[in-house]
Amino acid sequence: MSVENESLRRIGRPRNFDREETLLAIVDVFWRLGYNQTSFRELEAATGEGRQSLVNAFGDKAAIFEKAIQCYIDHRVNEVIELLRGEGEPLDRIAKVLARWEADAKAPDHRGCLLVNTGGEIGPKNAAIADRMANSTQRMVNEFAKTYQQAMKTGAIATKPSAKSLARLTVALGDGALLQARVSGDAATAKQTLATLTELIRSR
Amino acid sequence: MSVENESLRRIGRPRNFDREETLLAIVDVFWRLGYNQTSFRELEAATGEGRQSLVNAFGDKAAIFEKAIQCYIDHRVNEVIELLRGEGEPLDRIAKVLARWEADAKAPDHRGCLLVNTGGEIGPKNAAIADRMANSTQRMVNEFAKTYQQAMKTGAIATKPSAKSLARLTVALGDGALLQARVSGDAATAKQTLATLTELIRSR
DNA sequence: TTTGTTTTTGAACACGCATTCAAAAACGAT
DNA sequence: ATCGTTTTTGAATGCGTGTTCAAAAACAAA
Repeated sequence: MSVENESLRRIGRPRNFDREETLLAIVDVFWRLGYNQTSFRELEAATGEGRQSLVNAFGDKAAIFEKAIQCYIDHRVNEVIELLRGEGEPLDRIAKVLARWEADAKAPDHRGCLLVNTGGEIGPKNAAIADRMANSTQRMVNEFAKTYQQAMKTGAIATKPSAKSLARLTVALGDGALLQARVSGDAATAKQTLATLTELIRSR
Repeated sequence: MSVENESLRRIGRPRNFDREETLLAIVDVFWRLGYNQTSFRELEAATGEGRQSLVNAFGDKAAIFEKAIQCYIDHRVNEVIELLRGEGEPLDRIAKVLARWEADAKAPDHRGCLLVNTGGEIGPKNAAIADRMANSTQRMVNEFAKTYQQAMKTGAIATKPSAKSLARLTVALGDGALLQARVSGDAATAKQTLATLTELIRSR
């Protein structure tokens, strides 16, 4: 039950690093290395802070990882949803999301998607993490479904596979493409795979 | 440079467990727990053998994992390829593969797919593993492409997205569906996702 | 039976890791 | 300036792990 308001001057020695900035650096490490392969040594190196400072600010390793996952969701997943809720034609908005996924697939360090990577590594073992991931998937699917629904109303795509079905397929395909890009580093193939989805949906 | 022929009587104390059977048990452990969460304790419990016996037979942990991955490929991936090369209409053969993936998604222990899980966990870190996974993906894509090509010749599906493109999409979607099934345990959704692919492809 | 070879058994070992501690440092408050 | 509080620093601790060792056991060959 700690006060998070930074503007409020608090008692004691002030923290000499920015909480959000440091958390983003931590996200980056887990993103590249995964949970198990990430030790405090890497976290210290990436953030420039001592481990006690990190523990003091975020908790133990499991807690740090949870906060990193949440940070990733707050930035990446919410960004996808915002893109889908943005301006322009429905299919164009979806194209923007696919382009963003392609960009992640193109990353030089084979990051892929943190949620996808974590899904393979942690799986159902950590219930808190699994719930957050399933929830993120659900939110993205719902937003894709709304967008596909709009595209159907304008007649841009067929109504045959339902909007919900197309949405589920889109998110699952994104997961698969980003996973393959992570192991192979072949971003071009991921791009083509996502392009095929567009082609398949627009064809009728 | 050891002789693998079992029929040949060799010198010394004979191994008191079946190599293949034990390896299958090991595959099962890695499949459920992943590489890092699997310790020799679990391997001993699952196989009923001492760790020195396992090391003696398969090598150190990394070598054991590599052999487990190869064993998985020999059974699961090759089985998919055999299904695609089997009897019946092309689209029916593909449906058989999708049904098999659905069965894995339905597994009570959330196994998903060992290659997908490993892709998320190990990623590009272990080059030998990454190569094996990329190679397996490639082989499956090639076989799917051949099958889609046959379906196009019979007029069962459109030629618009190329057979190769459809093949890549199919494998990537299978990866994504199995990953989601692993974290959420929701096999029904995975089934619907794969069914949507069929619907989308057959619709023209 | 004896010898040579391989496997099994059970333990010891060394290492990396997350966690934890204690003292010093940096602030606001009094 | 002193006190109370919090962060930082650096190290110590304990535990789990993969690896390795040494003796016993089980076989074929001689």
